[in-house]
Amino acid sequence: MGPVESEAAFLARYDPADYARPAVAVDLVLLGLSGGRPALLLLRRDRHPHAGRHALPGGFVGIDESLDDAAARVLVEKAGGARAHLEQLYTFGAVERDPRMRIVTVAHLALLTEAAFAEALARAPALQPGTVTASDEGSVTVRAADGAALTLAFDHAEIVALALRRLQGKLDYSEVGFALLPELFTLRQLQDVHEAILGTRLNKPAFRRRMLDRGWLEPTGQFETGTSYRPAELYRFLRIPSQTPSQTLSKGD
Amino acid sequence: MGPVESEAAFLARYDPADYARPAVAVDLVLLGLSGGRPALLLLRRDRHPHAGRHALPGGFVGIDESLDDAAARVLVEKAGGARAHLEQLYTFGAVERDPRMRIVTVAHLALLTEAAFAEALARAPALQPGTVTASDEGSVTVRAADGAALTLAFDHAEIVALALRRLQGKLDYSEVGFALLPELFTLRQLQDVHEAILGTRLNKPAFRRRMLDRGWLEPTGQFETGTSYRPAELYRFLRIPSQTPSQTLSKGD
DNA sequence: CTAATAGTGTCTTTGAGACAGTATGGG
DNA sequence: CCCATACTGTCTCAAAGACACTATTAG
Repeated sequence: MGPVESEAAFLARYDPADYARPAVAVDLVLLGLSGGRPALLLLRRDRHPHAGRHALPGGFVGIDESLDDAAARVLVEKAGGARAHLEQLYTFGAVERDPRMRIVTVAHLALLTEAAFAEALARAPALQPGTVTASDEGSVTVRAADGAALTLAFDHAEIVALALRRLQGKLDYSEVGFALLPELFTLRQLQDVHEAILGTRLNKPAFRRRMLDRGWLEPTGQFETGTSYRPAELYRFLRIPSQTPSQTLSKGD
Repeated sequence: MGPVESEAAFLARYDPADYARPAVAVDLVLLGLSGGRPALLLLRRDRHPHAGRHALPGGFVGIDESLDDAAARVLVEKAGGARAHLEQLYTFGAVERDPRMRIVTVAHLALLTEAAFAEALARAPALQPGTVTASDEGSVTVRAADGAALTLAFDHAEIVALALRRLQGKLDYSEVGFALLPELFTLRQLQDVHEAILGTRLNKPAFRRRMLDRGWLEPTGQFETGTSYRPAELYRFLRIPSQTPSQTLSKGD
């Protein structure tokens, strides 16, 4: 093979092939809880394609911007900079998913506390809330406040369905559940979050045992106020303790 | 808002904005088992950048090609069309991950049976095998047959590490484990697959009970041959039985 | 017969569900 | 006192680990 030219010389000569490229976008599933159900923040499209339908906030990825940065920027631009836990979900790249042009979109999950959800609604008036109901086959129905079903644009219903499934799958062994709660919370609030996401009722003593035995929670000695019954203790999420290798490996992403 | 023009009229007029776009690629983690360890198929780079390092097979996504199609095409072009279970893993989009130009790559996991692994090696002579060892913190080391550690190009070590973690996470509740086995297999072979992926020993009676109680397996009444000991019964993977909604929702992707 | 592995029976342990009990706030 | 909810003790049950036992092949 002989001597190889230096990396610097190679790079100077490099001329990137310029075939037609898909556009790259990020879309955000802005997810919070409302009335014991998962809730979304959507934008009603007033232009073609899919005018009148509701869509996930999104935007194109800049040429000098990482995917994470693009998702964070969209959060600022389209949701008034609400604080949210962001994580990549899945990349959708069907050829005809957008009739305008070829767009590959990297869908992200953005989890909002109740306060952040309300703040985003206040700061970005174009956003409209919708509640999410999971159907039997893993698809979802999104409804406006008046109960009317909303039709989502593009493949966004599929993205929302995947977001909910992913959240359900990670809920028990990851810290995502805490992204939907304020800094201090009661065990009942934590259980309410799990029940809302999973759409099931959970056994209270078993749930408490499991959460406390994990060592992720710190009791603060403070108690909720304003109740007409025995106030519950407030806890703080510490973080997932240093994991043994086998624990690290035992669950997926 | 007044009447809206028809969707067809809008589309005819639509002129896609043409900002600079990242290139979109797919990379494949071709994963099989070799000697009780996970094993990869890699291409040794003979050009800058990262000349001499080993890289995942990959290719650009065509403008009229879905991500899945692109991954399948790369499997054909770079792995001799080996049969493999393909699934999307994660999308890597750091700005400087490739010094030549901005490339967003959608990493895929391609699981190969032992036969498919050998066939790919035979049909695509450029491929080189490497065994994967997981380290404590979730990173991986890839070694050539002679035990020498291989340095992977770009962010491919990170991609391989994620692939292994994902596989470990999905192994117990999904059908991915069967993608590494031939049509007919013994329970011991199935357990060997799980032990190789997880890097741990498993309890035999418990493993058998769990697998058989799931109803995913059909005993064939056939037995392995050529052993010098009691031959084990061969089983076939049926498929994951129809799931109740709560089961469908109980685990992530 | 022995060697080696397949496959099973059973005891123990762990963790979840169920359910009833006590504790503590407001009225 | 009442009510409502927090929080706990304990029984039962289901599933996993441990381990020994039987079964079946080659030689």
